[in-house]
Amino acid sequence: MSKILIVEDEMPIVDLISMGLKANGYKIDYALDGEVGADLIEKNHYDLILLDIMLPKFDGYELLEYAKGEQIPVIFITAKGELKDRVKGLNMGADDYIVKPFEMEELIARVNSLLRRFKCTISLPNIKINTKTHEVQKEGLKVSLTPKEYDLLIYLIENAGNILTREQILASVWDKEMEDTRTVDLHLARLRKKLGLENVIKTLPKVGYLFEV
Amino acid sequence: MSKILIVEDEMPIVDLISMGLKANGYKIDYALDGEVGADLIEKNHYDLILLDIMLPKFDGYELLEYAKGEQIPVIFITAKGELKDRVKGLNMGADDYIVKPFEMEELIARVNSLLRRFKCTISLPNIKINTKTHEVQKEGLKVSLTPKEYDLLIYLIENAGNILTREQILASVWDKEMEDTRTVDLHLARLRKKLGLENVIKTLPKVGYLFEV
DNA sequence: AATTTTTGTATCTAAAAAGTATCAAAAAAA
DNA sequence: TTTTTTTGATACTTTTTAGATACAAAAATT
Repeated sequence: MSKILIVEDEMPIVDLISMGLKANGYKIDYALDGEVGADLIEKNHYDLILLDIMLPKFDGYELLEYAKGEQIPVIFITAKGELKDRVKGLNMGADDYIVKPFEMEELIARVNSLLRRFKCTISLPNIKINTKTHEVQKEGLKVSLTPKEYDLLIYLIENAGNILTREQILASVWDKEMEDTRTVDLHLARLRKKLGLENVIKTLPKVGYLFEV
Repeated sequence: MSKILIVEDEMPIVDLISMGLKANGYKIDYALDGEVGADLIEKNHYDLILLDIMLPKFDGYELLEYAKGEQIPVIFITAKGELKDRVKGLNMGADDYIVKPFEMEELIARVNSLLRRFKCTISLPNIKINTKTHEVQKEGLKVSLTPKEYDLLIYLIENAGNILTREQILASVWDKEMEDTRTVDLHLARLRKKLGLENVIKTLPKVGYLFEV
C-alpha cells in the first residue's frame, strides 16, 4: 500500500484529498505547514507527495527540493492562474501539477499514473532498489548483488520490522528446510557489508535477524 | 520516455511548452538560440525537436537542416501569418508545424502523433534503426544484421530497461520453449559485437539479460 | 571470571553459468 | 545445383556464485 503525504495548509482541502485517496487504498499523512512536512518526510518513507506551493513556515519550493533530494515523486497543487508557479515547480523537478479546484477523479488518475511511473524503485535511507532491473544503489553508487543476495534483500525488506528466524529465511529465500551451516549468516554478512547495513540488519542472538525500519 | 528539445528564444514560451510536455511525461531540454541548439543535438539524443524559425545566432532553417541530417523529427513553430515560412519549413523537411499562439492540447497532440509516425526509426546513442527497411547503423555506418539478430535487437529495445530471462527471449524471438543450449547467449554475443553493445546489453548472471537505457 | 554457545567472517572449493571458437546443418541466394 | 549465408549445437574456457569449513569474536550461561 503506497503512502502519500499531503502538505497543504487548508484543512478542508486536506480532508477532501485525504478522503478521496484513502478510498482508493492509499495511506495518508498530512502536514499543515512546510516545517512539519519536512519533518515527516525525514521520519517516514513516502511514495508520493502532494504539495501546495503557498505554505506557512517555508514555502513549497524548499520542500520540493527536499523531496526531490529523497527522490520522491511530487505533484504540485497550484491555484488557478498561477502559471509562473507551475513553471517554476516543474523546472525544479516536480513531476506533475494539478490546478485548484480539481476533480477528485483527475487527482487520483494523476496519482496512479505517477506512482506507476515511479513505483519500480524501493527507497530506503541511503539505499535505492530498482525492482525492474534489480539495480541496487548505495548512496548513489551502484552495488552489484548476486541473485541470492538480491532475493535475500528483498525478503528482508518485505519483512522489515519483523523478526525472522534463520529457518524462516532459509525456507523463503533458499526454499530449504533446516540446515546446520552458516549459510544464512554468511549471506547476511555479505549484504551488511556490501550495503553498509550493519546497523539496520540487527542480530537477535538465539532468535534470528531483524531488518529495522 | 521520449526526449524533446525546444529551440526557442522567448523564455516564457519555452516555459509554457516545457511545462505542458513535462506534465505529459516527456523529458525536456531547451536552447535559446541556434548555436546552443546545435550543440545539444550533437551531444544528446532527441526524439523530437520543437523549433522556432526566428532565432538568434543562426536561424531555424540551418538548424532544421542539421536536425534532419540526424533524422530527428521536427515541428516548426511559426508566428501567425508567416505562410512563406511554413511552406519553406515543410519543404526543407520539417514534419509538422504549429502556429503561435497555440493551445497546449494541440501541441501535445501533434507531438504524440509525430512521435508515433516517426517510430519507424529508432535511435539510440550511436545506433539508428530503420524499422521499415531494417537497416541498422552504428555511428553512421551500416551494419548488416541477420534476420534473427534484427528481431532480437528489436525485442531487446522494446523491452529496454526490463530484465529478460533466456526463456522469455527464446519464447518471443524464437517462439520456442525452454532449451538447454547456448543459442540465446550466442546471438546476444553477436549483437553485442556487431553493434558494440558490450556495455549496453548487460548480463545478469542467473537471471538473464538487460538492455540498458 | 570461566565456560559454553552463538554469531561473524576470511578463505577456499565446487559447481553453475556465461562467453566464445568451431563446425555442421539448414536456409537463402546465385 | 552450387555457393553463400544464416543458424544453432557442441565443446571448451572463463567468470561468477554459492556455500562449507574453520577459526575469531561476541554473547550468554554457569
